[in-house]
Amino acid sequence: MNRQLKPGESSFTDRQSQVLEAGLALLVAGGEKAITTAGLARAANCSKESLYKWFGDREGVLSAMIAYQASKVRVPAVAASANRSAEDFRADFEAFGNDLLSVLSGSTSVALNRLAIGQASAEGAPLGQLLVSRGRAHIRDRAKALLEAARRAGHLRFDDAEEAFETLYALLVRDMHVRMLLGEKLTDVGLPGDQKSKVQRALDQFYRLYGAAFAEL
Amino acid sequence: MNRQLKPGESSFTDRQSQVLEAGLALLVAGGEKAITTAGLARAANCSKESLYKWFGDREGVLSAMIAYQASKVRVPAVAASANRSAEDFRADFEAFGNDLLSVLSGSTSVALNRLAIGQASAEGAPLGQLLVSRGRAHIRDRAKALLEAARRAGHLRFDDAEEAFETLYALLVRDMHVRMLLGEKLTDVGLPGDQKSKVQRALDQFYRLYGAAFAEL
DNA sequence: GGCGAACCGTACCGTACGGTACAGCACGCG
DNA sequence: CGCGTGCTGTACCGTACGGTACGGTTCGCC
Repeated sequence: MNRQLKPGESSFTDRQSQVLEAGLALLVAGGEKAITTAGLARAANCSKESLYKWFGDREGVLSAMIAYQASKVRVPAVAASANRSAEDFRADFEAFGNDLLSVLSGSTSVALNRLAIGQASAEGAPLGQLLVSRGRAHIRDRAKALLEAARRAGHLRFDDAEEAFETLYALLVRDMHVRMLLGEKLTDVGLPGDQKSKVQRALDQFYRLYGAAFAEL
Repeated sequence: MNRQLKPGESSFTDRQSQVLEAGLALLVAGGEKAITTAGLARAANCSKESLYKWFGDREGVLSAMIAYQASKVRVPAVAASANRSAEDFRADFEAFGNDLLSVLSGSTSVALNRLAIGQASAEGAPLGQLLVSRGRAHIRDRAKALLEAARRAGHLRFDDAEEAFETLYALLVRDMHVRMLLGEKLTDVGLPGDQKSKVQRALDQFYRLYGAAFAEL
């Protein structure tokens, strides 16, 4: 049983973190099958024996990589000042959207999602699945806080925050995520407009669905 | 060079199709690593030698499985009768949405997407990727036709059909697809409402964004 | 200095799997 | 009947990889 970790604290030693970092690099470069115990040991300049001592087996290494990456993700706290203007909130949502798309399209995120999806099929594996969902939970919490704040300030209107979040997420991400996982290049996914314009379009649509101003027309 | 295939025609013999079918069953049951040449030969009551003769190597078997499955998908033609009512179109979109969600949540679709995603990471592999995208292209064509027809009939309003389709797809699928690929059970993904109600909600939102009636308010 | 813990590098083992070869069987055809 | 064709089943090979063992080195501590 691990004791509860304080935020920012990792359950891995420095050396272990280095090894996991090397593993992530291998994963990004070559996918799951690029992570062999011998290969990782060579890349990280450590011995296979240490690998097995620290992580149990290959499966444990993969799980540790996911846990390690999840532990790195920190949720930037939403600016909590009171009575903010509609423009402030819009800016917050823009920042959120840009962060979200940047994270999801990042090479390590893509590689880890592919890994988790690969694991999901074979075993009864909640191993990868649950850990990756933690990353998603972070995102959701941040967005929910933002949504609630905007509602309290009278700029948004909705009954179910979960539903509103789902819609926001859907409009921002669309099927970009799956397509990137399938191997489409960023240029293919995002040809007619860069990330910022996509966020703008998504937010325009989201405000038309949930904005207080529009709901009153 | 294969000659062009007529729709409904497969480029595989009956015996080969049987083998590929058995492969799909294995894939659904156990993921990619469940597809071993010996295991597939045993499951399909064929010899490994035939496998290699027909498909070249293991990679070829996987590609053939994807191609085979894609060849099975047929796009139900959209009812092409003229002057249809708004209710008719709404019903068409409901049928489309239900089909889409049913297909995406099907076990073979999930298994094949996982396979393609696994392949995508390792190699320069457009092998799986492009073939799966064909399935998506079918969906897109059907939806685009529907969208254009609804616009011509004056029930929808949009400039860019591609953008409208993206929005429709996003509102229908949301992040359900990725979550299923990650291994979440259908019950987890769809707890607060079954598929039909999700389609209704998505269409309500879509019509609020693109419906002609609302745009005129 | 002596000692033990941690760790590196490497050699080693067992096995699973991709790929090949071969023997035998069924069947259609001259 | 005889023969070729296409297939099955099995035996076999080489290798890559997961996992283990062990000797050698560094480093901190008494």
